[in-house]
Amino acid sequence: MGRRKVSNPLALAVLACLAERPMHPYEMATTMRERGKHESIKLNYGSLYTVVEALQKHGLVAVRETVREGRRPERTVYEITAAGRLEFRDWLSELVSTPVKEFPAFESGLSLLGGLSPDEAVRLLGARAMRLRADIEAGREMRRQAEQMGLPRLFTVEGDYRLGQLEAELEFTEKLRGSIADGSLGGVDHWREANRQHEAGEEVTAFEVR
Amino acid sequence: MGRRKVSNPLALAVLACLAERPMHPYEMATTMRERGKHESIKLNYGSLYTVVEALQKHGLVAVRETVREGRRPERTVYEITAAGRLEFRDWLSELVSTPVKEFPAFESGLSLLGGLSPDEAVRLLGARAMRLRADIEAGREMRRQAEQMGLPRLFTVEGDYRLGQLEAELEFTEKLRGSIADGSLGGVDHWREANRQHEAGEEVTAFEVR
DNA sequence: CATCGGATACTCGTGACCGAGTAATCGGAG
DNA sequence: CTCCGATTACTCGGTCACGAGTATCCGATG
Repeated sequence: MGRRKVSNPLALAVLACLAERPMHPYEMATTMRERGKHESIKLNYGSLYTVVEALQKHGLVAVRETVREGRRPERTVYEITAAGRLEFRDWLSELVSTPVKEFPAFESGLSLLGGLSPDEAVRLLGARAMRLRADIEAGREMRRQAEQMGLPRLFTVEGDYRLGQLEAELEFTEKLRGSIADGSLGGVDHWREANRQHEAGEEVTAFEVR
Repeated sequence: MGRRKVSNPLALAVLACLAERPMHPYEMATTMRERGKHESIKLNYGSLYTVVEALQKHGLVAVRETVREGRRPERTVYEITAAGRLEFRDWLSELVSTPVKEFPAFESGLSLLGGLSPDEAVRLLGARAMRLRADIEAGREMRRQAEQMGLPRLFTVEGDYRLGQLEAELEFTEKLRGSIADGSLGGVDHWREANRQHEAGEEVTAFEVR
């Protein structure tokens, strides 16, 4: 747990739902799905119920009522508390105002790129570029759809952000691929040589900083 | 666990270390730190030992020897297996070639931006922009240092990637901030009105798609 | 020569997260 | 009317990650 009593971003979405009106957890989930928020905030039932319980334990939400219809499972309806509203504002403000270090999978991959051969790397980066182009096209299509439906941009900013990141990633990927392919990236010569040795089963001489 | 027997990226770093030469876990950690890989792959001791054990259980690494010096804790030296080399190649290839959906904190924040007032949002986005500029400057400085030390670009590509992402994020943040401030973002008028109502404690009329 | 910080090397308990599983109801097709 | 698949609503057990804690040794400092 990092500073906050409940740290899962899903908890923030729960607070956002309840800030609007009281709901039961399952309804929060469908609401989030309807509005496409599950594209930006990971949602699954296990976490949802855990998180709601944790929020309750810390006094950020409270049970309003539990209703039973027929012999179906009970639905517990929650509402947000004053403390919950405060936490919501504060947390959201922090998310918006303060960049945090994250560990995207591609960055991990890049940091170990030397473990592949240069030719492999070129091939794989090419494949990534193709997939990125497809993802970007899909994102643009979604934006067109939203616009056509008259949905205000305010509700799709997260998609625009994502799109910008993807475009930057594509540019980077293509440039990197090119510079490995034509040997202009510093270190490829050593890299290719080390790899040739490795294929031949020899001991690899480590690169030394002079 | 997602497809792979061991899914923590730290396991990939472990395989990368052992692909070079046999090591004990603590040495992997120091090696990673020396090479700055902990900036791209989250490293902590708890996970490290868990992950090494898991790799062993699945036959991707094996114990080479356990040495004891004096009465200090035993060091267990591991080596990579043939299966481990295969897994390493395959996993790394996947990371490089295939984009995966991730959930950055800022995207979560953006998707709930409506929960703040427009003025708040403008202020907070401004703060973020400032911090991003500082982070970018720090990243550029690191790159300068690396270049000056004669470290080949191959070993700093992950930093270049990160930098590109940060630059795109800054551009987005400034544009968004501007378009909220001058009211050109679709939906701000509704947003400001809804917020005014909310401050006044009235019921908020939801936005409807026509 | 005592001691004190820092490095070495790992351990362990707590708690978060996941997603398959369950169980009931509803709506439509035959 | 009855069967089937979709929807509603939640539960549960296991895995995984985390980071503070432990214990030893080394070297410097007064």
